[in-house]
Amino acid sequence: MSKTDKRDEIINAALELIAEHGFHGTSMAMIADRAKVGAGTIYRYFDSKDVLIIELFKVVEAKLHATLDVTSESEHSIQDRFLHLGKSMLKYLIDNPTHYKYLEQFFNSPYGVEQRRIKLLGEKGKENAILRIFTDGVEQGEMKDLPVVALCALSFGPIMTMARDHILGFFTLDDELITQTIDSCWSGIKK
Amino acid sequence: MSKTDKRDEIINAALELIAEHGFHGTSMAMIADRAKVGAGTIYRYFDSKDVLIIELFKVVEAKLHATLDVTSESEHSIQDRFLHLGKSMLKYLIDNPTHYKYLEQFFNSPYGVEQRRIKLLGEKGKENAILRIFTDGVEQGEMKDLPVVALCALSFGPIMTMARDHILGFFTLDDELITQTIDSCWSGIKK
DNA sequence: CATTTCGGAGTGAATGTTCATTCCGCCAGT
DNA sequence: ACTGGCGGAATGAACATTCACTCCGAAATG
Repeated sequence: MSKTDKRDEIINAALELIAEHGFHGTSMAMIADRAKVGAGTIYRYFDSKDVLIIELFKVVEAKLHATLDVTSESEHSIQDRFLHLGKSMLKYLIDNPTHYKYLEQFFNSPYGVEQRRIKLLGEKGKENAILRIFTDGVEQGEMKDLPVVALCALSFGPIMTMARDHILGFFTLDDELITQTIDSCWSGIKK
Repeated sequence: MSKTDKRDEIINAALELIAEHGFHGTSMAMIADRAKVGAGTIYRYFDSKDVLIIELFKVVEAKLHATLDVTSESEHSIQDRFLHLGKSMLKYLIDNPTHYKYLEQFFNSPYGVEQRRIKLLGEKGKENAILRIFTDGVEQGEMKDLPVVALCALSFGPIMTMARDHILGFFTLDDELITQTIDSCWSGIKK
């Protein structure tokens, strides 16, 4: 087993367990067991449980961003860009329930709130392609004239809730229902 | 201090602490301290931490239901009933941030998922005035023809997200923004 | 090529801390 | 003086983290 294999085993084990039992419901011993490594081994790769938790978020975020293809500005209408983003995000979440549940845990924790604040209020000079859709949408008068953060909340809120209820088995999100969901989100924010 | 006073102190202390630190981040000792009560005293009123957590949910739920006046069926249009419900719910949540945060914690926990399943799939013969708005809405052709559970997710999702972001200070939900939020929810589910 | 030395990855029992829960002595009200 | 509610030290379990050790492959030595 190569070095990265072991790290990956730990990451996957931690992701599954935290998705199921939450941060505090998951002990390092449980993670070590499922990853089939010694308890001490985890600390060769991650300085502490906190570091591991934040590292897991980065892994999930990277995978999500890699999957989301945010259609480039010039070629499509705001509406198309939004629908495309929403659908690919919702599909990703229901295809990766473990990741969805991890994100849910994370964003409702002190770690996550800080991350959200940074992401949303966009501290970095880094361009955020997702936020851009909303700023463009407002500028071009295609979306309601609300704070961008509010538009995010209004559109991602239902996406997250629908993903959750699908994962919990309250209903099944087939292709048609996915389309209807994202259309509904668009109706909620379009001018 | 009367008997119920002490119980109330414990409930309030637990609510505040759990809202801030989560279930597992809140120890019984912390609750006892904030309630200005001995650690053992909590166990005179609640058999265990689990029982306390569930009891807290019942308290919050009761207060929320008491505040929500679900306008009676015959006198108003579906749209009015929905707007009324949405606004009073959102107002309640931002007026009681502690309760909002508690509910968020609770619903994302194993306890809460079970509760939601029962509430949503309506096991009890008990009439659920909230669900009724949606079943009526679909029947009368005023809402999209989706599963009632999906309509709930689509409309409460953004309400919860908006409440959260307001409480986190990402923006301020004034009366106008509240109205716009609920209007937006309605646009998302109306036919 | 054979043998020894070395270093770092991996381990899991040991450690010290924190937690939920218990239990016993105290005291206020009768 | 009796009693039931109360406080908080005591208890044992569970936890995150550490550390002395093993193991193995590779480099150094002959």
